[in-house]
Amino acid sequence: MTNDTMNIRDMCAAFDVTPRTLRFYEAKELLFPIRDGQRRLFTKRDRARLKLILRGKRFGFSLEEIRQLLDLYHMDDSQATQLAKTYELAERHLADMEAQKAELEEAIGEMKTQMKWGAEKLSALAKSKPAD
Amino acid sequence: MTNDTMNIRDMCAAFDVTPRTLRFYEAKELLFPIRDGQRRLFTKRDRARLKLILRGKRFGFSLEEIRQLLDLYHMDDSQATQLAKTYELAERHLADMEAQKAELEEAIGEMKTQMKWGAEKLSALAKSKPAD
DNA sequence: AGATAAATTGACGTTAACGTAAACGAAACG
DNA sequence: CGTTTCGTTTACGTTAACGTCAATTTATCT
Repeated sequence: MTNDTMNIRDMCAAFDVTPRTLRFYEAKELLFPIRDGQRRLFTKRDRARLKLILRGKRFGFSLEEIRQLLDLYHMDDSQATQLAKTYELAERHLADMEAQKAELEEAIGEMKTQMKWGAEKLSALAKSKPAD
Repeated sequence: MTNDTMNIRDMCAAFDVTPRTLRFYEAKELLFPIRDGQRRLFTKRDRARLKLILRGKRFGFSLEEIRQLLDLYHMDDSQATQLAKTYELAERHLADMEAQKAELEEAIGEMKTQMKWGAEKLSALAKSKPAD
């Protein structure tokens, strides 16, 4: 149980990414797999981080933004000043996400309106032209 | 009133984009400004489309995806088959956006939890180390 | 008319986030 | 022991979405 690490292939399968992606994230200091000789071993921590990375990407954050945000989820006993900076960053991202949510709700509403209109148009066409 | 078009500079100011961006969108067939000689004149339709383009971008859709979606907002009396295809596309995007919203809500929740934890950590540090 | 400003058309440059291919080492397999 | 099979490193290629710059054309001002 103290040894639950995964090799690169299992990681790829578990998260549906390529080896290249994992190595790239390591190079960018988003992941920190340990080494067995030359091979990478991904820890539980890496898996938690990768999950957050992929989520961040879906929300349109850049890897660099994500890298900084990850600190919030892995804050240890670092300096208070560093902690405070990370906290501020998180506040901005939270505001960002809530704004995104509001706009998303508006867009969903508009999309539904349009689709309703489209559906009516379709049924009208179906009546006037029963056979294509 | 029948002549409410904007030149490129006013468009840029109104939507906070560069001229290059507008020309690029025209090249990609996302916008269709009319011409006064060689100059572009953006119509009300272009403005409506640009608004949707920029919104789509904020949600992480590619320009190509957006181009197809724009048809939904400008459906005229095209063929039923084309209309139906566009409608299906819209359905997928709507599902996409609603999934995005759900995940966003989850992320916001987690972020808030983390920030609460961070805030406590910060106040603890403030007490134990009043002066830096 | 000459100068200045604004817009246009190429054409090449740039950044992020990987993809892809070559060359090599180690490990497992028959 | 030879050979597939993974994994690694190094390095160049790629795509989207523009940025930037040069050369021109067109419009405006004096």
